[in-house]
Amino acid sequence: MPTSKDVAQAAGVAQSTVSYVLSGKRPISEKTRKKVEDAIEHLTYQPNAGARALASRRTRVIGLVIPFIPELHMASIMEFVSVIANTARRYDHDILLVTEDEGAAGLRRVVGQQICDGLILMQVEGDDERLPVVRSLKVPVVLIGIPHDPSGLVCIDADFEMAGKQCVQDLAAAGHDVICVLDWQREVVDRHVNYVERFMSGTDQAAESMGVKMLHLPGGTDRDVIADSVDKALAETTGTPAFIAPDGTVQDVLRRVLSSRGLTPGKDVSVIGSASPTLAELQPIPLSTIDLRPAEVSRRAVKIICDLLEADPQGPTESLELVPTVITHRSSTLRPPRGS
Amino acid sequence: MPTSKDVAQAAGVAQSTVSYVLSGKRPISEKTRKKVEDAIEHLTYQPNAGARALASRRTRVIGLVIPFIPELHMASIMEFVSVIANTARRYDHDILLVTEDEGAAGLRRVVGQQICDGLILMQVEGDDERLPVVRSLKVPVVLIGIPHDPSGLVCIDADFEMAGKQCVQDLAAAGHDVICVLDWQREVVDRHVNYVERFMSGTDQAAESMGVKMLHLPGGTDRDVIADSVDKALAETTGTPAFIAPDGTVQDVLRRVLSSRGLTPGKDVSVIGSASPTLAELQPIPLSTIDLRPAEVSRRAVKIICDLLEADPQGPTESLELVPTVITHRSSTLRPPRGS
DNA sequence: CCGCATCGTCGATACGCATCGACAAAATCG
DNA sequence: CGATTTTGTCGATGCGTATCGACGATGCGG
Repeated sequence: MPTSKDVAQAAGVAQSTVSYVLSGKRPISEKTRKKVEDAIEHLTYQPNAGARALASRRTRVIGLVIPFIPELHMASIMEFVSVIANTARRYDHDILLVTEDEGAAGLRRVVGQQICDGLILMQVEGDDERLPVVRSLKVPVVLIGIPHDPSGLVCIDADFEMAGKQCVQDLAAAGHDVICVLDWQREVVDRHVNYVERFMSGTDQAAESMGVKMLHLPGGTDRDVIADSVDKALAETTGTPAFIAPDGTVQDVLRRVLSSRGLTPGKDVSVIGSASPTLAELQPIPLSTIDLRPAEVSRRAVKIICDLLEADPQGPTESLELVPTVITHRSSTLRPPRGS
Repeated sequence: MPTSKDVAQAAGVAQSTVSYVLSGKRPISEKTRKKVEDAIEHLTYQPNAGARALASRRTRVIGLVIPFIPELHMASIMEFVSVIANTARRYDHDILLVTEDEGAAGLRRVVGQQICDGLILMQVEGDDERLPVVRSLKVPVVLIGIPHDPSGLVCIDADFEMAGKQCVQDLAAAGHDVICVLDWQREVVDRHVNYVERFMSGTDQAAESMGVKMLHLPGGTDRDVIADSVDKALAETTGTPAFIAPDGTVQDVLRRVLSSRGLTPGKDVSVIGSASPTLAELQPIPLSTIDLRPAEVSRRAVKIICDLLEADPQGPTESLELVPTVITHRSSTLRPPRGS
């Protein structure tokens, strides 16, 4: 492998000059710049990352802590991972995977060994055990998810409260007087990821201001449980009930239950779920969705950490960003009555 | 951050001694080992990865090239990624993400800058454009997937031919005389991932030796296409037709079509798909599956590359490993008649 | 035409670790 | 008991880059 010294020799300049050509941190004459660039091209020189890290104290690598596989959410996790990796490249950084298996020790390791300049944590729980460690680290860390106590932390997430409000306002405007929210799968709820609470807080606020009745019912993957929830909702109204099923798996079960009851979404009931546009369109009856914008959240997370890495080895930072959600009507919801 | 020099000073030894304690490459007396280990603990010393890489010419990082998101396969990709990352840690390595967006240039970059000691490529196509680059790289590369010409390459994948055989043999033994294979989604087929061909070759071989009729019909996500395929299969037999639907999305569509025709899997027809046990059990009628063992493939890929990294900067290596697949009966297939 | 700032380049050094040769002390052998 | 090997430690050097101070060359104003 050629080194910058080889390039210097080939170009007839000093090694430091090569370095300055590459970094642009000192003025270089057009003539020598050309010589150096030709030599680089000719030798197919690429700077050694280890040496660079050693000398500059910057690895240009960001650690991404991915959650332990709760089976069914993997597809959505992958969307985050993929967008994060691509966005990082755009800032000339790479992504190192840190699995949740390593727990808090993994964070200490990658930061302590200086493999990474900073971290992004996904799927942060309300009372995450890793938070104390995160606060003690002397590198930038961005959390995806909002813990109960976000003080001293940099967080970003979809605005789940807004999402909840949008769903309820929308359904209420369409004329529903009873709106039923089906909970996430037990696996999610048990993690105490507090986006569940934030979403529910949004639905309740909107329900109160719109004067509609909210039912919070159990979700999960058990057909009988969902069937029970549907029956309760039907019993509560003489009109058309509406269902909000944020969790993808819960949506699947709900769809089957409704179908077995002879209820057609968009006609006899309304259903809003959260799903990507592609998935929503693929369903038998295209699903009206609340889009939680995972790609946008990912992009912003990377931007935030890269900005922090640019900034001076800063004092304590703290920030909280919420990404607006987007509601999209497809065929699974009633259209609002005219003029309302 | 403490350095090995700090540790040496605290322990009253030379820096090189600290290094030898850590690496075990020279004998160390019990007494000084203890002193050094205490100092390490006390200072919470962790070796600097950049310096280590520079001096040892080993980063202990493996690049993982993940495929461009074809929407629906993300869940299964994540399974690979997750297992690969965890297994790598067990060999004391880390995983760096390389996205397919960067293409072949990305491979040259991470290897050229010596960010990685080796690479794992996922989702290798039959005639993958990256193969020439891979062959020219002077670091170990493991491919997940078998290209048309695997010479000079190290490959591993599930044994799709075996999978195809198992499905057909099984269905034939259960008494089906017509077996219909629904193709993968167009997105997959168009990629020329040649596991499709390998699977089909397996089904055909088995069909010939078992004396049953094979129908290869289009798959995809279009309901009408699947409905056509189902009708054709029904027209071909007076008995009970069987369907093999490797692709998860195709399975979903098939399920709906069969249900709308009043056909119940496990009773009026047989269906085998490929899916994880968890997903298979969650379906309305638990799906009999052919398990393509993604976790095992991932584990072996990591083992292979770590073994190669241990070995001397070797001459050209070449190998091909196929992981046996496993067929599991659940409720979507007929039971074979007694004594057959 | 001289003093002075600017431009462009070089040489030297530091970054933190692995590794090699040297060497003293201890153990082994004839 | 001297010769020889083994054991345990040290000092020095190199890995490839970034960066700082130095310095000659050039351009400027007075």
